[in-house]
Amino acid sequence: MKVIEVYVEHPVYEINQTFSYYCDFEVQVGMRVLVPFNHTELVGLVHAIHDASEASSDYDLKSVIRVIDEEILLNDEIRKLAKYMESTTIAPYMACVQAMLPTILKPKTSTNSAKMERVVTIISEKMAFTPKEQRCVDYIKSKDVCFYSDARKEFGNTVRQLVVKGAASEYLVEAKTKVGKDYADYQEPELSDEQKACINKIENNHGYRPYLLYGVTGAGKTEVYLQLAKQVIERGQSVIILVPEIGLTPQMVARVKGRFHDLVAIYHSKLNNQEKYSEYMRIKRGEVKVVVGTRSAIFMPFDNLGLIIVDEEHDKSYKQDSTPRYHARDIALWRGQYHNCPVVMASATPSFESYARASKNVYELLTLTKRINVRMPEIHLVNMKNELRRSNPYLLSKDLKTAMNEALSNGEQVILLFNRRGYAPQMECKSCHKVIKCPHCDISLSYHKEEKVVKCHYCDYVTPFISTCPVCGSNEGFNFGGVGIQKLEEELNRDFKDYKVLRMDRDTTARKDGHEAIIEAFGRHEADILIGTQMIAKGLDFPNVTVVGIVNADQGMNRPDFRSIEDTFGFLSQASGRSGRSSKQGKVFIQTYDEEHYMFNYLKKNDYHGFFVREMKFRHVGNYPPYCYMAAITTSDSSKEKAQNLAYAIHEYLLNKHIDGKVYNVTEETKVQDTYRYRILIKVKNNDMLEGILKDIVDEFKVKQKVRVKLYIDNNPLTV
DNA sequence: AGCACGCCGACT
DNA sequence: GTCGGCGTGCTC
Repeated sequence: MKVIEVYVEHPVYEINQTFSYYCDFEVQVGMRVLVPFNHTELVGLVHAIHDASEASSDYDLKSVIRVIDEEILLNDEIRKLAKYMESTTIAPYMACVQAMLPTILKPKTSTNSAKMERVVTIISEKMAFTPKEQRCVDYIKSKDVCFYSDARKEFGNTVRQLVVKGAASEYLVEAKTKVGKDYADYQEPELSDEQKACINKIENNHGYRPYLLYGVTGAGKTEVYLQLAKQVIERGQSVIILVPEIGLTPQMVARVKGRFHDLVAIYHSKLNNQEKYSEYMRIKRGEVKVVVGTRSAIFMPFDNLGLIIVDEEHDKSYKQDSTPRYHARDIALWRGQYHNCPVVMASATPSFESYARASKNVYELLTLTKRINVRMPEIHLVNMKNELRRSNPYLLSKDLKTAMNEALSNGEQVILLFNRRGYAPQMECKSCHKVIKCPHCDISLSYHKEEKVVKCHYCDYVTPFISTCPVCGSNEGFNFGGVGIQKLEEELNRDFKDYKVLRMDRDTTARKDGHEAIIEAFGRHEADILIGTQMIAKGLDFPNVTVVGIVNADQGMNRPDFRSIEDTFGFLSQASGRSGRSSKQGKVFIQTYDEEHYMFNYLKKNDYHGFFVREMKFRHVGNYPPYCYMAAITTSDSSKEKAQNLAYAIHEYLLNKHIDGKVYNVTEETKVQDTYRYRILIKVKNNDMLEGILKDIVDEFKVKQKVRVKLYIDNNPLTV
């Protein structure tokens, strides 16, 4: 008789502990078991096993009902990693485990199960067969695995007869699910000296080492990954390649699959449960050597990693915005250390955190500064104040229009970025002058002219547009305030009548594969002008695009966030990189009302390093990351008072602790979906101390005081 | 998180 | 009288 310690399935703080049970079955640490738990039965995860004789307990132990897994689901690495996540993200252990597994394998009492398929085999031929039966027997024998449905298609009910006769038997196997399509061979191009140097450095340095690959867009980072991956695979090891959002980087998938074909798995959040499970299992069984995927792909169960690549490492989508709030880059570094292999983080505009570490030699800095066969695009700043003086009240400046006309008449294409959905972000009643607000959020509703609806961009509330004011009932109509991308589209359709415009935003990509459809259509030159929100700034590679316009560059700069300038610099660099990706010289037009801003000088010179040095001075003076560690504590509830009270209680608790750092005042966040939120930021010098403080808050308020108001902790938030 | 227990309001 | 609202407590 054994006594086992298990975590139960609840990913909640209140139950973030092990429970002990008697167990008569063969069981190993890392397997799932079914256990009785407070009136119900739950799935638990075995965390430790003791001999009953040496285990002493204050409780009357219950017994395990049955063991679920035949093999260990969570190996030593995965369990250690979950513990690391638990301590850094201050999330319950079970939440960490669940984030690492595909839904079908999660320790959850749910109906999820792998898709099965019927298979027939011949078990006896010691009997007489009719000619048709004989052909059917031969058919089944000719296949490694013969699916019942295939045999039935060929021989109809004869298959059933063989089973009844006792000649054949059928059983179920897990269905094989094919994910993604095949790609044509992607040939190895000639490498530049810079690329060769990068590859050599990383290859000659075995063992754990983090690299920051700073490479301008178009310098051939992908080929560096592929060459490194090739070496790793030849050594019999595996590779994880992380990309920000797979929908936006079909080109990356095409290249990796085109080089390594069947050895590649694809893993991202748009796959359904069965597809995720299938890819996960291919990796676990060792059928695959490379995975290309988004954030969650960092958890793929390779047992012999030789390389981890984090492409566009500055991208915010690597941070999960729900519990556990982990950063895939941190997990990559942890796994790199565990497997003793290099971790390559790459970007044209690295996060300040990473670049600062590279400057201090914590990471090794590698650089790719030259675009292959192509010059960097020319960057033109357009002062929109002058446009107003020139009485040009339109969204597009004269300079940009001139450049567009020139490019378009040469048969080239244009991309315009405008970061606001809808037609107008605000509607004001002409009679009562009230701005129309979302009934569930504290935010004004946006008018979407195309769909003839009014939408809330926070909670996705949608209602048909009517000319009656919901506040005063007047029929005088509305004044529309501000500008959205649909207005820009209207202006283009008027001023560029002869050219086709394609719009890409959340509203036009809502359908599945909406992204890819638009990208492919533009790639086939079915449209001349592509306009879009932030989502088109990343990764796209259209050789025929020579003009890129950022219609309102100021949008992101005025956010009250210490990272707003860093983010804008990254966004503008990325967007600029869409221009001139072939032999034609690319041009970029950045329209701004704040031309004097120092950030633009560095951007024009493509001087990331200079920008970094300058911006870091502000971080130093203001004592912001990476000079310190930050965390955000958020309370939320449908009752304003409850959310507020908890926030103030936590604030007071923190003040009384006299921590060596700064505790900001409680701030009220925008109400979203009838939920009130209050937030406290804290900032300290030492990361271990920060984790300790956050853990204390959970222990005090969630566990000890049993507060039922929602309490979220975000260690190192990316937006403040 | 679930689920049961328990204590107060509006109904057959 | 009791059905059911959700505040509170507990889970080996």
